[in-house]
Amino acid sequence: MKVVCVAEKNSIAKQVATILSGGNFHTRNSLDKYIKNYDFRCNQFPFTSANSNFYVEVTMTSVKGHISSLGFEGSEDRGGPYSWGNCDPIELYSAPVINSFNFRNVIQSIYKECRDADYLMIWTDCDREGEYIGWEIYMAANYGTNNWNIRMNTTTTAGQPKFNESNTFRAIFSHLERSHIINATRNPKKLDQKSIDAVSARMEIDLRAGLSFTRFLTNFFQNNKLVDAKVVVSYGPCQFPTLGFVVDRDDRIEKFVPENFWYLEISIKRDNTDGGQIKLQWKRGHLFDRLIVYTIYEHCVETGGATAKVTNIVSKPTSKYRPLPLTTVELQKNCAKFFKMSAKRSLDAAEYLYQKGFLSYPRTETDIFPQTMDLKALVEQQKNDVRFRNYASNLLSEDYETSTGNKFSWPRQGSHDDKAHPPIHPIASCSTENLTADQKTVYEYVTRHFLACCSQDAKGHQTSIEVQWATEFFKTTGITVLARNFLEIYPYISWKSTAELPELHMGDTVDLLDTDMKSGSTSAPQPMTESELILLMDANGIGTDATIADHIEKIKGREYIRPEKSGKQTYLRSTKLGKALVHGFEEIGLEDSFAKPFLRREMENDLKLICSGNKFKRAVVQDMVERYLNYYNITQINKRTLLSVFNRFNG
DNA sequence: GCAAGGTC
Repeated sequence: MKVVCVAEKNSIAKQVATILSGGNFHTRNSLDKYIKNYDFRCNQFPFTSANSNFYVEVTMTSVKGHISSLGFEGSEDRGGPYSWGNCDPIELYSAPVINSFNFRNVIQSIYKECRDADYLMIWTDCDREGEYIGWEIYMAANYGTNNWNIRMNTTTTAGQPKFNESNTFRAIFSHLERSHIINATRNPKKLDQKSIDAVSARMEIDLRAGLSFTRFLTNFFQNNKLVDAKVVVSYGPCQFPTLGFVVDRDDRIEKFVPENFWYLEISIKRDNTDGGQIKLQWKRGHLFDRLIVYTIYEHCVETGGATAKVTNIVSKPTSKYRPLPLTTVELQKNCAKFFKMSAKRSLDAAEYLYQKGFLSYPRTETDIFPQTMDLKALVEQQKNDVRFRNYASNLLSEDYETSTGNKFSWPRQGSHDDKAHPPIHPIASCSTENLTADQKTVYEYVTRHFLACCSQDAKGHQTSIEVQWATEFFKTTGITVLARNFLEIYPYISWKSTAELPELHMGDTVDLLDTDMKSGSTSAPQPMTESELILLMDANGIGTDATIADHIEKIKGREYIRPEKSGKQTYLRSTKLGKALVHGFEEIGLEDSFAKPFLRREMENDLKLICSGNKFKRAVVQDMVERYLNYYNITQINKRTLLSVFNRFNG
């Protein structure tokens, strides 16, 4: 009896094969150089009678991501009826779409391995895209490349497919810990058609909307000589909201008018010995009316004199929390913030380190470590690295006499679990010799982040004092850091003791060394940093952990935005073209759909409803395509507006 | 020459 298992990528296939074979497998090449076949025997599959010691022949192999793509019928060979230039873009809203396989070698390999198999088991990542890739594998196993183009869900091949409901299974796993993988092997489930539908809905909507608007915008801008002949002016349902965030920030900077404000400030003696003083902040913050602040100030001076009364003292322990387990988005945000590294650079470096086996899979949304993972063993690994040796030893030390008290502590749990990958962590300690500067930086950051996750929170003590001067209240807070703990290995953030506060009691009268009415003015927002942009995209559901960096690079490449250095900081600024596009669509009334994240978020929401069985794919696709068609018609009617807005920004 | 999503 033979089982063929197919994972989403070679690294997973290899690791699962290692676990299920106990390391005893034979490696064969496939037709693709990145994909291997791993042959072994295993007695964990439940495809037999009650005999639990029944061994089956297993070939574990993989694909490398998606193996098919959606396109318009007849356009895979150039010159098809729906290729660029051969039809009015509006036809793309009704043109038949077709799912065609690419990666011929990968598909033939799967088909070949499956020829003599009795069972097919899908081991793709347990997320939406993984489910769809599972379906692609199922199609490849049944049809190979014989049926090169397959209309969605309708196959023309006669007869029963070799693999069907009864002999096709899906392994459910979220990480690669041994007992978890064995459990997944013993309890196979079925592919989830709802997730497959959700992905195919996303594909069709993005294809129709993206290609129709891109062709229209490019032709229109080129024909009117707004851009050079070879420049593509693309529209994408992720590109535009991303651009919208940057343009919005630049607009707010441009429109900003500083406003003056006034506030009160008082200071008291730090203690009885030296002359140091502590400033207390007005509880009203600041007010924008000078006369009112002046009146209050006068009143306080007259009735309060030079003394105030202590109205509240709160003294309590406080902590600075260690970071949450590391996700892709957090990695990109922090590398941008701490090291001024673009999202693409940090992900590329992490990708390389993953390929080399130094880091875990770098594309994950999960910020919870599975309880079954042996994190202490991973900390132990870092004793091999001079940079982390002492810290790791201390963390694991059982000897309270010599240790610092910063003991290993199971990481905090976030609230995200993509059910596919654990948080990013170091797998092996790595010598830095053959790494680029970026790779070194990213490895060190991930390791420090991981060790910080496994440490104790920093501990401190916080005292707040509130005093009343006539009618007004003022306060200040002081912090004493008692134990730095995780901060020792995580130098990227600081937490310092503030000046010590005087020892006071409720009801005490204190002398005011100084009272003052001060003024200031509000300042303009800073331009967008890449770190902020990633945060906004993530929070608004624009793109995924794996594609956020791509979208930013894409709109840089289209010259909608451009990086601009200012001192140490690099900002992302919108170009004239970028502003013209956002404001053009704004002026024809499509701002919310095109330059804001709402439409994408709505679609993401619909996809979730498909996954939960509360909406049908057909209804979602129909609805969204109709809406885009409507936007397309509105744009056609108002295209002169796009032109005049462009000229306004480039005049 | 076009989208977004996987992965190399």
